[in-house]
Amino acid sequence: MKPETLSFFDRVYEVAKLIPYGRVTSYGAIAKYLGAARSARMVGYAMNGSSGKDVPAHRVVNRKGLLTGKHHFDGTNLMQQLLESEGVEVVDNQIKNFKQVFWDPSETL
DNA sequence: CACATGACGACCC
DNA sequence: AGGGTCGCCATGT
Repeated sequence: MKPETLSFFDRVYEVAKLIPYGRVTSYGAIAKYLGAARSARMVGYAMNGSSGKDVPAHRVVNRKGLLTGKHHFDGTNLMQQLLESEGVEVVDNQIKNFKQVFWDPSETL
């Protein structure tokens, strides 16, 4: 493991950590915030390495508010459990009122 | 060392 | 308006 691996990857972690409680954001939003709107894929991939970090990956969903990454968690509906635990309504792996709970990093500016 | 895959999103036809 | 393809960068095989 080379900590020298400075890149979007690490940036994603920092942004993800900034996600407030009871809120969610999308991979593309983070990528765009970093200046790489087309690197949404990297954001999701970065979450893969989020294990062991303080990155609340469960608060990061795709543009549709769909829990696409739930498959990567330990349990099948662990991700949904965490979100609901924070007050986020999730139906059929999709966040309800996504627009309301959606948090944009640009908003923090 | 080179090729294939991956938690998405935008652009092109 | 709908469907298909490319991009992005790092990791794994």
